Amino acid sequence: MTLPIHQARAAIVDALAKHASVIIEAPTGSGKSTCVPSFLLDGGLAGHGIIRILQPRRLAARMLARRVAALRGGVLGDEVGYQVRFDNRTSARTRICFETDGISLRRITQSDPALRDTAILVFDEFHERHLFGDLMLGLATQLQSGLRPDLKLVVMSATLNTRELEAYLPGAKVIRAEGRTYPVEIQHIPPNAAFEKAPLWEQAAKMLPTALRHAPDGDVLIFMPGAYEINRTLQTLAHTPAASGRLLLPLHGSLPPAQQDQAAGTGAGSRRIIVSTNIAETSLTIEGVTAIIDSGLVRQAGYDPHRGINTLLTGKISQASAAQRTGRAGRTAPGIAIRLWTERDHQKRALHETPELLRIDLCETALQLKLAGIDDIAGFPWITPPQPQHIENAMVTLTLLGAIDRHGSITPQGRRMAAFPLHPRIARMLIAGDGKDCIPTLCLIAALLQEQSILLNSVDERIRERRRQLAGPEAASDLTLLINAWHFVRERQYTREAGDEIGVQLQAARTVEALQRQLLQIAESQGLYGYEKQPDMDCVYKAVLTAFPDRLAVRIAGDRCSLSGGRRGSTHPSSIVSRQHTLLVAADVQETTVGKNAVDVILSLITAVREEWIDDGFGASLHMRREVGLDTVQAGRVVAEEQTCFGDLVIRSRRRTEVTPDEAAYVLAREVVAGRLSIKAWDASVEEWIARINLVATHCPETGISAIGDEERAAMMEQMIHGAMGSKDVKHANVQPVLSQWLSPLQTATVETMAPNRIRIENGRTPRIQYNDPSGPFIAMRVQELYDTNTLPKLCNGAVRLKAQILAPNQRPVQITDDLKRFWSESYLQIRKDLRGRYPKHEWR
DNA sequence: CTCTCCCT
Repeated sequence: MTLPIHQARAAIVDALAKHASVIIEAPTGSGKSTCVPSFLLDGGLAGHGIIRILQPRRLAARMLARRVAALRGGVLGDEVGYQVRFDNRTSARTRICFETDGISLRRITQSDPALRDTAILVFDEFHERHLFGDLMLGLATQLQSGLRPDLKLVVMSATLNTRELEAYLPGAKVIRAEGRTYPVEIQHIPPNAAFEKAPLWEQAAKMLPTALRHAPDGDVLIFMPGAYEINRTLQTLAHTPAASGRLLLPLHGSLPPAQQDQAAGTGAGSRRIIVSTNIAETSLTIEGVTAIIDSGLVRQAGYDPHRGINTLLTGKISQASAAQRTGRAGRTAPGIAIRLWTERDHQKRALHETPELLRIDLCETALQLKLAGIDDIAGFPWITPPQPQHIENAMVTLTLLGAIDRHGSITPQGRRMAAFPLHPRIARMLIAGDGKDCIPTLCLIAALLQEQSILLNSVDERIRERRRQLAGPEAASDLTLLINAWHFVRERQYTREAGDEIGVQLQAARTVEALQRQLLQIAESQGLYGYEKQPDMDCVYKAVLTAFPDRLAVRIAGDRCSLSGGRRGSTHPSSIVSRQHTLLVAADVQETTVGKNAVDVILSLITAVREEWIDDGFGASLHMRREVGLDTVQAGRVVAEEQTCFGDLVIRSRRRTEVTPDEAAYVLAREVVAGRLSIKAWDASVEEWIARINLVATHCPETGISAIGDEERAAMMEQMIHGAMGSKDVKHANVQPVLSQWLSPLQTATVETMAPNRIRIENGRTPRIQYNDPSGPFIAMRVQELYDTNTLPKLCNGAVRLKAQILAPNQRPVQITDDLKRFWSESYLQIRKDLRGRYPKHEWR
């Protein structure tokens, strides 16, 4: 059979012979992943070197290698091989190697920085923009312009952001090829407020009959953002007539493999409705789907570089992602895709998904680049550069972990950490266990933290009870449950019964064993020692704290905790750590959507911490603080606390009752300024006097009088209330003595002159001046009282114009002006006309 | 309303 890509064969070989890089844009089904490597090898482009095809997924690397080996009539591992984690099927004869991008990245940073044995790097599925692929492409372009001008690059993609990539690879030849799929009709919902307000699962159920009318003979695939929405959809469909007679199946990552296979395989006769997360968008292909109902939403892990916090939020998918989901309905026959968002919404959506490197914590990336000799992280040839703040956060964390020094260079400890295929925090934890007789347990914890959770999350009460028994009473760490659960199933040879008894995902538990073994080997090669029979769990937990010192938390009440940075959060409901522990460290802190529009910070994988551990490891970061404030319980008394702080987080406070009169005055005065307490004698006339002082201070700086703000008010009040020890002593404080002595006699006289209480105007009257108005000082007078006055005096040695608020006979203001002459000649005429009729007995000139 | 998905 000939695939569409064959028509491009000559063009591809020719292009790569002449250019250092080639971009191949071809949709799914074009056969590019299986064919292009052979074109290149048979075209003689690889010389004696290896063609490495980078894949984002292990499964794809294995399957493609099998298929290509078979197509070329060879044995897997001979000419054609693959390498993924824990599984290497290559030999000295291998010329075409399918490998995961993580394997390639480790090779280039750890063992072979010049990729000496490699002739061509082929990046498959590049449009998915995974972190490792992006990094590899950057490093490969650096090699091309340095050690390896002969290295050739092929970047393949279904829907490419081609312009961005062409700009990134100047001189690259672009080749486009056709795909081969069946047409899929796309229907957006029309704008309809009532429909859009209904829950997602009801929307999906309502559109089911339309989907089935267009594609009655295939399976239906419904995309939902997460497990919760999937379960609600299944419940709704169970009562939907159109769905009757069809098999209803959930599909998401935390289902046991057997259930995933049931959804991913062919239906074997009965027609199905599969409700899935994003797992069905690229990772799993479901045969026989002809109708898609797409919620258009995705739950996505992220990282907020400004707050430095991990997130897991529900968001809208991009146009490219929607197209990919749509394509899932056209693999075997023409199909239909119903999108639960409007055409207008669609046009406003992002063209592509955000590249992973902009969405995740960059600690591990930065450390790997430092190891590769790239000290200036911002200067790396990023395809899409991360924000400076984002890089800065990684530097702060790496410094905290001792992986880089204050010049930003990698330390010997940093090199040791980078040898582990782990987040630098977790690598730091292993190193903290050096010589402490707990390395195997720490390697196990590292594997458990790094991989998907081995514990199933929706389990019944019986299993929860078994888990509580397994963790023991008054558990001090959620990690203990993970460790014990893992040992439980491993000692029983990962039998189904053992897994069911405590709700463990056996596949994940097996992966943990393989990873632990790999980590132990690396630990040995890095010279870590300490191989226990019975681990000292205190040492283990201290090592955990070393990895996450900035994720220390203090329980306030129940599930609520305070974290550093003034944040609040809740412990995860699955936590088994006893409530009596108040000082905690969380290995995972994530901001998560809760409810329709709210978010909360969730702390999981919690370990109770003893204060002396902080002293041991981070004594330098601890400091004492004396905090004085109003007692919340015994209301009104000023009390003091002695606080032990770690950064800005108060980890312990001791109540102290002795408060000095100075401290009490300080606290109470600020309560008054904030408006929560009042001094009876501090009335409007006091504020008026302050306004006069401030006017002079602003406009006559030569007098040396300074303005009175909140701090100065508080300072005055401290003197007035000195000796008061509680809020009830404040009210009758004596104001005048302090107020009158605030300024020297000369300054007081200056204020009286520059900003007098009363002032004589042209017609001989002496009105009072009102100072306490944001627009400036003014006199308020009835029209008649202003007759024979054309100019107003000035204040502050002529620097401030006095205003007149002109009142009607009933004292209502009609105008405010600082130009009386103009008033008489202009607006007065109209005002007189209006008022004369109403007040005929008054004098009107 | 307990947890999207990959990878060294």
